[in-house]
Amino acid sequence: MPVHNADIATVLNRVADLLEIEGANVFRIRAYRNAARTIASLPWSVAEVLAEGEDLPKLPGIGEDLAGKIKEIATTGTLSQLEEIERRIPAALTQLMKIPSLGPKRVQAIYQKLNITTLDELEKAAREGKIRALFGFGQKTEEKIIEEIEQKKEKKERIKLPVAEEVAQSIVNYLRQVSGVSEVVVAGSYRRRKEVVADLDILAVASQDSPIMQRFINYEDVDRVVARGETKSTVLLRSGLQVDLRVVPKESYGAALHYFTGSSTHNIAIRKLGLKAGLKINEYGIFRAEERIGGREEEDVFRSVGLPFIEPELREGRGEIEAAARHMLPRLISLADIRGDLHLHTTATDGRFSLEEMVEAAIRKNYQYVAITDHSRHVSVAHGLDARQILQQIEAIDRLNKRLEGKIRVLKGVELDILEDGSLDLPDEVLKLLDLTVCSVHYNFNLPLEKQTERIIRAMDNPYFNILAHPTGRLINERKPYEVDMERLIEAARQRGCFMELNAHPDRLDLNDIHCKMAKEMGVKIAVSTDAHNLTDLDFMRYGVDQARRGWLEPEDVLNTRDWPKLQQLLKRR
DNA sequence: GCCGTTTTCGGCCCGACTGTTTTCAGTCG
Repeated sequence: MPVHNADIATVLNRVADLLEIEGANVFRIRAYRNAARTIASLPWSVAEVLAEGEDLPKLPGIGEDLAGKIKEIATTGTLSQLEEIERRIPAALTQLMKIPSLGPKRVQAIYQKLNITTLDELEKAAREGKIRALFGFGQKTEEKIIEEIEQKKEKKERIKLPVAEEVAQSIVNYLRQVSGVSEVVVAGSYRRRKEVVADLDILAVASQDSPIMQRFINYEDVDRVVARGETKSTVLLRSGLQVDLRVVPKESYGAALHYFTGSSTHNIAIRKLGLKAGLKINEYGIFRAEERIGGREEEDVFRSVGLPFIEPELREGRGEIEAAARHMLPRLISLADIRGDLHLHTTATDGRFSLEEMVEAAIRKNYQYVAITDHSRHVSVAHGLDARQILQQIEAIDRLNKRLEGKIRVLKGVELDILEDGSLDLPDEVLKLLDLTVCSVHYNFNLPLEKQTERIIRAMDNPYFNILAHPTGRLINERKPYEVDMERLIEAARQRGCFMELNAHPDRLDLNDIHCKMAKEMGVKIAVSTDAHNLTDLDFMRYGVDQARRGWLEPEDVLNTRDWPKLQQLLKRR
């Protein structure tokens, strides 16, 4: 059973939780959490690197001690230190820490005074009124615990961007109409364009006498007010989504926007730089001693620590500050750079609109080209096309191209199934008639990592293989990615002149941001494609571009920013 | 536990809100 980076991070976080309950040094605990986050966001597998006999490279915040522990987890799956801690203190207590409003101090008190270690015991004790009797607890805390346990049973997950956008836009519109309000923006992970968000952080500029806070908690979708203050309030919507509102004066807008956009890793790094420069940076501004020297514009924050502006999508603590300091920030791709869409379906298979209708929609996007890539025969649930049907579609596209001469170029393609043995689903005699292929896995997701990786690489050996579509098969919140060695796949693509897809569908966003950056660094270009099954799906391109930006991609790194002659050249394999 | 053109020791981002107690600890982001 391979140890994933996420497994290592889980163990490190568990150690941090238990040490925290024991009252260990807070900075020691932070070191474990930082290490967990670093490992979780690595683009390569620690266990694999170690298995190949290589040493763990030096990573920020991971010294000799933690490196040793990480190696132990990667090779054995466990950590003797954790087992040792668990002999002193019950492992189940980490579950209690997950209840909002319960931190290490309260969990420790509950455990020591009442010998409670599980959620069930906690709920029972709370209902019997035993929690309120503890020193430092009271009736309200007890009620809150019961409520949180009930909520937890319903289990809410992070929501995808399109849903977040819908919710956010209506709250923003609502708040903008409140008197005295001059600015309302959504910050947080939403502004960093993360594929899923756990909450919405809304920032507003308002006059002292504005009733914005009252109006916020009166918003029609509010189920529960979690906190309500002068400058900050938190509500839960009926959907379970948490929304925070922060209100600042105009002169603090930039500093507050930077602060509430995060990420926290990025913020901590920026503030450290500020300290070095003798500055204090907080959400109200940039201060030298007591004097405010900036904070109205977001740029002020970066300028004060000697950095150029860093785009929100890059602010994840993945080297953006170092890159900014060396003036090596990427010039991120934008939607306007996209020249065409390379992955579309029609009614010939499981699309909802005809070839003509899909192409018309692409023309309305001002694309120079669009590729029709219906499924191949093996994907029977989508009525995949056999060789004869593909030939018919090729003829139809030829006729359409003649008719649309000058308006758009329709590329002849196919979404070609990669069979279990790594062969492709249609004969080469047919494939050679196409402009491009996007190839993908639709069956046998459960192969072991080694086999799945080799299956795909074998498919790339076919000279008609162009783009590996949705390379991990994941469906956000629904289906885990299948096991592949992404570094090997990208390297194999590089050697063979193949490309990787960033599938822009907000349910997929596959490749993810980290793998996009890895492909860029390894010199493999990426096709940002919508996988559209109907007309409005073409609009998903912007989510793909968002994710591409999070992956540090520049126009140069993306296949479909090129005009057709250049794209045609790139698709030719030697 | 990590880290260093201020330091190998002594720091480690910073502030808001709540509930409880009576001036502040705990939690959160």
